[in-house]
Amino acid sequence: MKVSKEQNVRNRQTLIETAARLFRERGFDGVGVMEISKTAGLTQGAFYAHFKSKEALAAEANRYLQQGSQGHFLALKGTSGDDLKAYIDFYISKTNRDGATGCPMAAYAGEVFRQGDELQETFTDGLEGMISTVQASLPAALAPDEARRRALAITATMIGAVTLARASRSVQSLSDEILASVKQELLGQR
Amino acid sequence: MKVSKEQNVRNRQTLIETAARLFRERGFDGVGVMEISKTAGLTQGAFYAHFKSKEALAAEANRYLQQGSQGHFLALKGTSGDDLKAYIDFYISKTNRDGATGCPMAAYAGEVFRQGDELQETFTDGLEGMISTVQASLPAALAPDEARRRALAITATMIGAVTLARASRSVQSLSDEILASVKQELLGQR
DNA sequence: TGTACATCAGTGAACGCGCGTTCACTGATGTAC
DNA sequence: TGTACATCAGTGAACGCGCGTTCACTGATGTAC
Repeated sequence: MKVSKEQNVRNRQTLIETAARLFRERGFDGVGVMEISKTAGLTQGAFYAHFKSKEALAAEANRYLQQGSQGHFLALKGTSGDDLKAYIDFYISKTNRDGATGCPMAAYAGEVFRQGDELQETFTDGLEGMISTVQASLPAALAPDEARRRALAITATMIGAVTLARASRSVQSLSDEILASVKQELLGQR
Repeated sequence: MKVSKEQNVRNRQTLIETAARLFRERGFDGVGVMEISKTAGLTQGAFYAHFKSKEALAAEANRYLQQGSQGHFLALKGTSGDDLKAYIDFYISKTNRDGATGCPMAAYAGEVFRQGDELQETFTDGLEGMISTVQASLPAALAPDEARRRALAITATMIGAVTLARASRSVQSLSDEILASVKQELLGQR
């Protein structure tokens, strides 16, 4: 059943957005092609008319998330100074732990090492983007190499906190405590 | 082919140790029952005479790692003071990123949320153990709640660093930089 | 100590299942006349 | 503008594969006499 050119484009976009949402919710290995297609209102057959593989879609979805319209971890690109506080406050949160709108870095971090090259590449790109964002929001007075080092540490802490909060979701008190405490430490120390 | 009682006990132990090693290397979803059994010198059939499921073995393997003989993240239990530096130095390292001897917390963190209750429980136990270890090695002068908060933040940073280093292994320069920089920041700031 | 046999750890083929992927087919779209 | 038909987005059954798990069977172990 052919569909108009416009609908075709819309379908492709729906697949990308659906995948971005589901992958962030449940990880790459936690969602199948069939479920993505069905949720997007299509069949698996149509899926492969749009993307050559599941991994290709995931890479596409990552790129889409990085390209701004929804670019969570690039939200602060080009800003500086106190915005770091806002970023940390936004990042280490229940929303980012629970939601389908969470940061893909945190969602993929634990399983990307097992995936294919294309996915690893977009992950690394996204990670570099996140590090740059953090670095750009640090005081301009810092020496570049020290700023970079700090940015790496802050990024690792943020992703670590969200990853652990997700992993311990079954013990809600611990999970919530991780978010609250790490956030407080990170905001307090500077 | 029946086997002596002693051999039977040894086989069970070999299964646990093999699983502990392989899971830490490639994650829970990255290794199958068949491979674990074969590596331990047995068949899948024998596996199910020892454990009621793959998850049960994984939980057992976690408990084994936590009970000291190999207890990486409990290595410092009961010590205090400057030993934190040694722990961080040991933890944020290529050995812990690459090896089969790595910390199970870092290995599981990213995928445990998708697993069953038993595995989630042993993970949470191990995480609490790691947090306690870190807290115990902080200056005794700190107020308990502040020490706890700091311990959570340090733990999140350590696990985050190793997780990101594993995830970006395909870009070795970045992966190495993450380890070196986060370690330096964490050691330097106190 | 030697023999007969019950026990049970381990074997390996088979099961059901869900996965990613393929492909012959369908029928609405949109172009050519 | 109306009709004929080539195009091609989407359908859905089927494929091969590897997974976790089961089970009828084997044969060495170790106990009873």
